[in-house]
Amino acid sequence: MATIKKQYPFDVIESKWHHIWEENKTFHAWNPGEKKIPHHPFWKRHNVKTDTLPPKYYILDMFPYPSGAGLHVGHPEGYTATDILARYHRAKGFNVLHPMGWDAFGLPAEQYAVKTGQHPRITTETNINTFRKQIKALGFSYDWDREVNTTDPQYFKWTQWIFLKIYNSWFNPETNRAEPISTLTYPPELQSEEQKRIYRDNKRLAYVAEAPVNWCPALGTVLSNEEVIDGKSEVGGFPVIRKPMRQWMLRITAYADRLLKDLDLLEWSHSLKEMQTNWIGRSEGAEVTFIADTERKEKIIVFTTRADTLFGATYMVLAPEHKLIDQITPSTWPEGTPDEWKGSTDSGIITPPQTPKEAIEAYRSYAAGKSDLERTELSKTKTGVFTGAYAINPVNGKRIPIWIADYVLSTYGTGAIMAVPAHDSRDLEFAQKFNLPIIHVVQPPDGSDPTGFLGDGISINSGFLSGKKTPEAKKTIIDWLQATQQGHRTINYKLRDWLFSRQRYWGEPFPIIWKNNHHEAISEDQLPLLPPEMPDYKPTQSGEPPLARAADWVNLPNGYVRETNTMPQWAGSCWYYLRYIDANNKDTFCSNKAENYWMGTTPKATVPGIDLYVGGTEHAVLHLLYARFWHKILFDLGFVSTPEPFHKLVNQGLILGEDSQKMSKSRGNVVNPDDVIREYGADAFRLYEMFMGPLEMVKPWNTKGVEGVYRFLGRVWRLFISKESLTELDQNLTLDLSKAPELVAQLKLNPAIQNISPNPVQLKTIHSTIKKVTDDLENLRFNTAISALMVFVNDAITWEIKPAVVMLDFLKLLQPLAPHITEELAEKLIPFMNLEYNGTISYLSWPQYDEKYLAEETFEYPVQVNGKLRDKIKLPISATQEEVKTAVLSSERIKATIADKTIKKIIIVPRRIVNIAIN
RNA sequence: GCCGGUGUGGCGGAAUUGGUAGACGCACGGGACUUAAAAUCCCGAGUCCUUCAAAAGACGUAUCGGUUCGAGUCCGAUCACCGGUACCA
Repeated sequence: MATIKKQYPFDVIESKWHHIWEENKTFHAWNPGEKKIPHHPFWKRHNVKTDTLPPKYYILDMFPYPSGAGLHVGHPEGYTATDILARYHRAKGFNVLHPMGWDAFGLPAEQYAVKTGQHPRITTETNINTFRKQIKALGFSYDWDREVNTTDPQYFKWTQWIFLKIYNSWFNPETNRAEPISTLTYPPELQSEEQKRIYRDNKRLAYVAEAPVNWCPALGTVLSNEEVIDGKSEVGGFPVIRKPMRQWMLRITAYADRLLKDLDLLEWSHSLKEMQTNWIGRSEGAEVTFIADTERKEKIIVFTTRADTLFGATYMVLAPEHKLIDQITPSTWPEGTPDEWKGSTDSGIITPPQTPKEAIEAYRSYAAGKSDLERTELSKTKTGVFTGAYAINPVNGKRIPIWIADYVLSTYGTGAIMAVPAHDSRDLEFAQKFNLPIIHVVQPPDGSDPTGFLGDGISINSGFLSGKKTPEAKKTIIDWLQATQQGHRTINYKLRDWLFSRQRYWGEPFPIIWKNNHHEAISEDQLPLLPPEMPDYKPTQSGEPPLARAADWVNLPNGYVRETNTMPQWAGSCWYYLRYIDANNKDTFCSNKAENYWMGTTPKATVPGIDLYVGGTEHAVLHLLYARFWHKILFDLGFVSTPEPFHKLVNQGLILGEDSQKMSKSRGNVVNPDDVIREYGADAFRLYEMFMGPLEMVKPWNTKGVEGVYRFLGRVWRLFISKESLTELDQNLTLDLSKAPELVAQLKLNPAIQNISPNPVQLKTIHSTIKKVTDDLENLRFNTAISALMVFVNDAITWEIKPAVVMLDFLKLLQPLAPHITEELAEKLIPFMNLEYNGTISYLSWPQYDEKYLAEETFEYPVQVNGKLRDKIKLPISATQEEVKTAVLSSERIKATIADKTIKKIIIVPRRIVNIAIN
């Protein structure tokens, strides 16, 4: 294979600057109170004598899970965007915090360990080293002194510590915030310490519950709702079933309201806010109490958003798991066979004749046996069974049958509904299948058929509600229910508490011990609690965590045993952005002083928090919800100063393969960044990823496009370096490649670059470029910023003499995007200009543009006739409307177009356009 | 189904508050340099029609309609694609 001639020696340049940046800690971020280093370029720029730091800019990437596959081209997309902004803000004079770390607990390392017996710590370490090397090859300006790793005991010590804070807190509904458990007051009827303990444990933000959970047999662990997608595990796509298990839960539902409302404080995309809003799923409505017409008169409470349709409730449905089902079984069964009272389903599972009780049991076990996946797939056909019992509709005293059906979910609302088949599509389908009555109670405004009408209309057949509009009817009926103590206004959320324990080896152990079937916290001085060393990490079929096999670790003196579940992967990522702020603090997870500085406001952001967070959409309802939740607890407890962590957030769009398909090994369309960097260099790679299109957009990879920006960098190189010295270099390199660094250092500046004052055309060119690039970077429009830089180069390349001041400004503009080539060129240019050179371009101040250089003397008016362009007329910028009009009307072209038609109107927009309306 | 987003040349994409549609780049065609190629440099180019050529013209931002002197941009309807969600009462 013939090697193509390089556009410029990017490999030599890039490794040279990586070493310089690393050795000088060029991108160190300065904490308040930290010792200053006067010779550091940051302090050469800023006043070393002052006590206050410059304004901060905290720009964060979603840290990666270091998988065995290494970096793919999707990772550097967001990382490049943030790096550009980090460098831009350094030039603007900010103290920039731009950190990187590893979200390293997780399933793949553990699965690899199960297969090979290699400790996940080893795998993780290897993968991290690969990732770090790959990321460093891209020249990102991270402060590597703040690198965090969630699996490092010095890190997860604080994850466990935060868990203890959560464990030792409760949510006070009166203050609407978390408080230490010590502020909890107990109802007077609780006498014994044991009763109080149970009460207290049920109030904690971290609590243990026996509940049906998402159990994934293939992974051997339970999963949170957020980790289950279409009935399958998010990781691996294995089937998930519901299984009752004793698990740790975090009370995220207590924060549902604040998590929803505080979205208003954030500068996030509309669609992302929408996703969180939908996931939290707030709905306003009422709880209504129905009384079962049985011996014991059980209360059946339902939740509804349409209390106004109460008169149309013709039956009730309980979820198969509903607790009342056993109790409401009537003492005597109705006459006839189950078939006659429709106690069968179409599924063939219950076949009459059999006793009603058996029918119910059969249906319940049928429903229980369905996996989540099956429930989703079978959702089209309704199944159910009549209980034989009836309830009284509180609004009209009518007896309505109580059914059991799995289209009612035990986990939402009260697990029971009033069915209004006329105005609910699911109830309608069910009623039609089982021949239940349908009563119209809402008249559509357009007078159409009310059956299946779901919107707002006018109440009919509804007693005292009849004639009222839906919103008013809702209010009236709920007021009535409250007055008669048969119901009340309430709000329901789809969000459920966060299932927080996992049956895995490779996660943070809970700092919890058990005795006599109750739990307590271990003391903080015992943190970090390390997991035991174990010969094998296999999950078990039963759901018993692997840690349980480590008997020496589990069994403690005095009859105590350790909690053997571990925390989910999300735990570490819930607070890593706080650790970056004070990454090496041994005494606390993050000092107040540092937190106040880095999470405060800046001239850029008037709302406190991280100035910009960039990452993929895949975390829209997982990490981003969990982290906000933890942050709010820490806020309530006084450990952080802001109610929200991520003030501004941008999702980068997916990069597709060259075939416009999602990159995947099976399609064979995966692009490896290492290959691209080897061929074209990191600067070209960075530039291309930003040039492809808007950051948020999904876009396909095109290697030819990399060549395009690579050629651009070659033009930049030749713009600055003398042709003769390049030829010399080429000739020498054919003899001895090892001399490359030395020869590159000796390259001479292009003699066309001179220390002379720029002419007005050159001033205009550079100032309009400064304006455009600055404006584009502020608005994250990297693609158009690059295009503006290309326009400049296309222009400057034609200049016979290139003023050095203009060329330096250009390098400053290109620097955030292509840092290596600009460092190299600045190193040659700055001494040539007899300016002081501090060893890097990174802290040179960002160029300012001056409008006075942009002013035009003439403007070429496009002249339209009836909106169609007919002529262009160049006029002085000062031309008055009258002058413009005269000039336009004397144009031969315009005269010809108008011909004998009459002019209705002439619109003149100064310095923009002229349009003549004729008929 | 519901919610959100996006539709512009052969391709990725530009286009301030409604004001010259197609910047910049890719691919393509032509030329210069070269023994030749690569690299580089210069020129061309939305589509159609007419023409030896040029000029001019017509049509063009998913489709249909509307508002306006003027619409890629605003409004209404439709279609397609992408993402989220799914018996949430």
